[in-house]
Formats: sequence, C-alpha cells, structure tokens
Amino acid sequence: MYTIGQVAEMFGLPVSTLRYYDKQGLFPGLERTSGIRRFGDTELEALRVIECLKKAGMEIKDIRLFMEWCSEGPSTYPKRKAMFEERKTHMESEIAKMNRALDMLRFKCWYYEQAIQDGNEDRVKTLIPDNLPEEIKDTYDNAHAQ
Amino acid sequence: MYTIGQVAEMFGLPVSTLRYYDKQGLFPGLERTSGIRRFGDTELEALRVIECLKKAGMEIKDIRLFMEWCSEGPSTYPKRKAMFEERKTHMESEIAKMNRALDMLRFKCWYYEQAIQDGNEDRVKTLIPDNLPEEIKDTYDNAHAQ
DNA sequence: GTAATACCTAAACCTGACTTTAAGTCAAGG
DNA sequence: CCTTGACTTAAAGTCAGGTTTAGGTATTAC
Repeated sequence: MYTIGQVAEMFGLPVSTLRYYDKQGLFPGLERTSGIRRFGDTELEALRVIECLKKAGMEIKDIRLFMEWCSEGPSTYPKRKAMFEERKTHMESEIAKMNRALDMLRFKCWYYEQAIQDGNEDRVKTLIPDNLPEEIKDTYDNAHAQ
Repeated sequence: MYTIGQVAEMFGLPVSTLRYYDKQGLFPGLERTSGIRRFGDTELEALRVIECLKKAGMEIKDIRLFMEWCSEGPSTYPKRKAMFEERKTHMESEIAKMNRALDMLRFKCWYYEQAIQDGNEDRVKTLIPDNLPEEIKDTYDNAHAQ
C-alpha cells in the first residue's frame, strides 16, 4: 500500500492530478485510513490502464465508465471488449487522417524548398498537393526519400 | 470574392469560427467593404492551410505567426519551411506514439476475447508475463514498452 | 513547543478553442 | 412601412483537463 505522494513519485504525476482522477471516479474501490488514501495493486494497475486509455484519446468520463465495469466483474467483459474495439477503429481512422496531414506537410516542405531556390512561389504555386504532375512528383519523391 | 457565409458553407465551418479565426489574426490581409469581410483566393488558401496545420496539432497562435510570415514575402521562406519541417518531425513521432497505443488496444481486444471465452481473467492474466502466444506477443511487447 | 512536511477538502482559477448572446446595421421583398 | 435575413461587434459562456489557493489536521524533527 502506498500514499498519494509515493504514487505520484512512481508515475511522475502531480499529486493534484491523482486527487483529480479520484474525484472523477477513476479509482472506484480506493480505500482510506482515517481519511488518507491508500493506493494498492488495483489502483496501480488502474493507473497504468488510465495512461494507456489517455494515449488512445479517451475522455475521463469514458475511462470512469471502464473502471466501473472493471469493478463489476466478468459480466462486463463484453462491454469492455466492445469499448476497446470501438477505440481501435477510431484510432485507426485518426492515424489515417494524420497520415494525410503528414503528406500535406511533406508537400509544404518541398514547396518552400523550391520557393527558396526560385526566390519566389510563381513556378511552384500552380501545383496542388493531391495530384502533382508526374515529373514534379518524382522530384518531390526524391526530395523526400529517406 | 466571397462573404463569410459563403466561405462557411464552402468549408463546412460555422460563421462564428471564421470570425474567431479573423479575430485571432489568421487572415492578415483580409479586406472589408463597408465593414463586411470579403474573402478572396488568399483567404481560401489560408483556410486550407489552417485546416492542415490544425490537423498537424498546431495552436492558433503559431498558425497566426505563420500567416504573418506569409504576408511578409519571400524573406520568410526559410522560417516557413523550418516550421513545416518541425511539424513534420513532430507529426511523425505523434503517429508512432499512436501506433504504440493502437497495439495496446489490439492487445486489450485479444485479452477480453480470451476472458470472455474463459469466463474469467485468471488464465490470461498469468499468461501475460511469460508464455504469451506468438501471434500476440509483439503486440503485447509494444503495448507495454516505455 | 514550534517548525517542517505530508496529507486532507472545497472552491476558484487557468488555457485553448470555440460558441452563444445581446444589441445593432443594412439591403431587398411584399 | 416593416419584416426577414445576412452581416457586424463585444462580451460572456462552455468544455475538458487539470492546477492553484486557502484553510485545516496529523506526524515527525529539532
């Protein structure tokens, strides 16, 4: 069993954040001894899961829901799985969206490289990122081959 | 030249958002006719860039900086290119991070699939540290990296 | 016996990115 | 004439995810 300060230290989080998470219901079974929070293995595992779910773009209120399901036992396995499936799908489309933004960024890097060489944007301005002419596309591809 | 309402329609954005962007200095050269905003090609291109930069995780104040550079002419090409290069690098590491989170989600889906089949987490929980099946091991390793 | 430290609470505050509200201008249509 | 609709503003409100503050308790250290 650990105090809030020890857990904060272990996870590199401010104490205030842990209290905030508790207030938001992220530790449903958290015990106390004369008012003082006692973090056990359950809470440490919960915190690991919280960090993962936050990286996956989940909101606090959805994480709370998940934590509640966890403390309700095996009957909620399907719900929990469905939540992860939904997150997985969402995440995949997020990554796809970011890859399209990344293509745009790569184009802009190439674009300004050309503009610097030309001293103006006149030549390069007429080109649009999505359907680059073949001969420019090669230049573009070569410029960004890793 | 378009009115704010037409541009809102074209980009699928609320009028209030366009006014907010203007107030934040995202359209440095925006013209007005007796108080009314007139959006031209420059502003439409700016909006396309804004959408891209937002997807790339940039804050409004940084986008404003970029737009100011754009209206300062060719001398700012290197700064603009550097900003896109920095964003590109940032974006690539964001995508890598999200892929690790995605692996964790895939692992959790698999985990709960097993738990549903077993009726409990006992087997799957003990399976985690040592003898994880080959097809999921990489996923597990990635999910618990860092 | 008092100072420092770690814990507690409720409530106020903060940031970013909008959104909503209240109040007003202006042109066109019936 | 007057209503409707599209535009304008400043200022207040909203939401998420914390952080800070103010005031209190309990233990240890000198």
